[in-house]
Amino acid sequence: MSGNRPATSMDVARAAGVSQATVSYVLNDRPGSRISEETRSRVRDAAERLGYVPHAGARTLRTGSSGVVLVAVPDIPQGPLATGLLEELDKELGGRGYTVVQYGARRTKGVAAAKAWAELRPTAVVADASRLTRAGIEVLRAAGVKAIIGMGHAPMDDVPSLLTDHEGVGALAVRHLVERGRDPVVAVVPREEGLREMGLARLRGARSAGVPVTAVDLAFDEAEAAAFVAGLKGGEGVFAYNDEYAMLLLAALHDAGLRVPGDVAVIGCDDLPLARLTRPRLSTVRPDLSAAPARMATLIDRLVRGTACGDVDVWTLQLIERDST
Amino acid sequence: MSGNRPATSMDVARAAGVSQATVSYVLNDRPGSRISEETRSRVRDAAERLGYVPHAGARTLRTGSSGVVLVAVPDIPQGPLATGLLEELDKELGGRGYTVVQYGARRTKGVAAAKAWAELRPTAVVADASRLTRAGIEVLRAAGVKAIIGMGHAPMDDVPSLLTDHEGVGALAVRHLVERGRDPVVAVVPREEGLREMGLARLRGARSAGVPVTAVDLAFDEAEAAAFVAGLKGGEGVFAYNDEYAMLLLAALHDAGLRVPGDVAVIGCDDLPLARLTRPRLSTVRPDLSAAPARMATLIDRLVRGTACGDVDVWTLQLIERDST
DNA sequence: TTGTATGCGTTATCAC
DNA sequence: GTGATAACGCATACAA
Repeated sequence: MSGNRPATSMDVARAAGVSQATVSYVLNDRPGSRISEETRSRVRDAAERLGYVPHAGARTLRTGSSGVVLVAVPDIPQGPLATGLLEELDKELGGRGYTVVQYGARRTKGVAAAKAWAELRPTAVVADASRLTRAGIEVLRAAGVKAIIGMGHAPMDDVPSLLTDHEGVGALAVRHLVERGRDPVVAVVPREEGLREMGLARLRGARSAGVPVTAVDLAFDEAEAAAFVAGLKGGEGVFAYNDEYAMLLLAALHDAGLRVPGDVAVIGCDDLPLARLTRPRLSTVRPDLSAAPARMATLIDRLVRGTACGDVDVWTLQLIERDST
Repeated sequence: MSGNRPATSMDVARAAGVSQATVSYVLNDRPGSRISEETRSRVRDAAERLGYVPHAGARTLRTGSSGVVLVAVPDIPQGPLATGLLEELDKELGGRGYTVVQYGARRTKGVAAAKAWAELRPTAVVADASRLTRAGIEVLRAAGVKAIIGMGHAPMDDVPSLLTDHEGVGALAVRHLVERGRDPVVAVVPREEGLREMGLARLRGARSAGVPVTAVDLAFDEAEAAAFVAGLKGGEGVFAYNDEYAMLLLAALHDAGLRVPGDVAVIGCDDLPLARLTRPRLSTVRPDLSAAPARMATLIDRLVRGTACGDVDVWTLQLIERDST
């Protein structure tokens, strides 16, 4: 049973006593062609009996389009936010006949990455902007990719993008702290590769709020956090980059015997489910992803069908502030 | 530039002034065929200049093998554990020439899922055991999938599997609590679909440890956790199913004014990075995934090349206990 | 209403 | 050493 080669539409045709073309007509429900109901069921029965599954590669070759939406997963660890976005996007696109595929935990970018993706001849590519370069985009375009969507920080010419306003995150967080009377404001910039860039953008935003902001380089490490906390004098407001760093700082503050928010206030970003469990509760800023999957799916569909409006779609996520109370 | 159709090996051949077969030989470094170094570089130059990228579908069609390892991502939210496993697996398999692709946040299983996967004619499939059924496996085998690996709880006949010993987790956790003199032992069983089954397995293991264990159904919800905690009398040891539930309970215990570990002891599972930040620190049980990626990659490679040893490989992850101290 | 024939891009066999 | 040529599985224009 398992030594046999996979059944082809030709096998189905033979089993049903029809031509291979008829099989294709029936299985694809080709509109316009009238095939007797009796033939149809004979074909369907045969296909079912033989366990026939169409060969995506062959279909792609013939039709010139794979229907694959390749999502290049970002290097940075996937939180529940990204996971949820992907799940919704998958649902939306699946409903429209696309096949969503996640590609590559491997850390490649630019042309090398684009070539690897292009081999699959995806119809669309959704990629973290950090993995896209101009040359890479050319490779994708040349390979027939109809829609390229960037996700991340900076917009790229010609590439519709879903952006997180990291400056806005920083600004909003600092405003939150200032409004509550915190005076020396400190912003954490993570030292990890991949996070650092976003940390600097958030820092820029933090500094745009009109109060002096001290930057602090920090690795995700308890010892480093302890050292940082030891230098605090009390009264500070700390923007911790995100909820994970905020939790790291809360632990260090606890160990140092500092009260939160009495001695030090902390605000994070992302509104992680686990971060809601800290005591005291954490304030946080969250990019609102609720409308993103539907919008992305619609955009992709439009670009693929060539019905997109002329200008490049750049969409910045709304930011939502969540107070600890 | 972008209106053109993707370059084919034929285009490269014309540009280089050679036959199309020569292009294939050069680009695939076919051993045995001697082609002049000058021709080779002419071909490579032309390919580079045209931005030629081979068409995976066409190659699959011709060679009968895609080299794709399809990983069907599980429904349950991906933690850092699973993410890390995947990243390593990707590295291992990428080095051996495979293309790792994650498929489907969509919640399908059994034959429906298998048919969707089979369309891509993957060379191997790695899937959460909960999404595999006997019939689904037949579909995959019939589609020419050479290696099928299950991940999860129960082993399946004929399917090599990477198993987590959930009974073992429960037993180890309860032993930890008992050794520290906790008398009434309580085990949390999560109410969420997809987690519940594993929770029950861990409960079985907890009960095998020789002491009475009370089961508690719990949704991941602060109000429910508060209600549960309100019923505790003090002295209990709680196995919280995993670190996330453990953190939920720690928050509820804090709110109720109960001391940990003074009044109640809590142990989780997974050794999440964020769970290391709780105060007091959490004890936890962690399945050791360090050797899993390399082993899985080797197994897949063997199965694909037909050099696997006769019997089905079932591998249960080691469990590691981490004390709060 | 159904069957025949063609080509999509590759690899691989065989003459040259 | 290199170049025609066939075949992989499918969709579709066209003939019957």
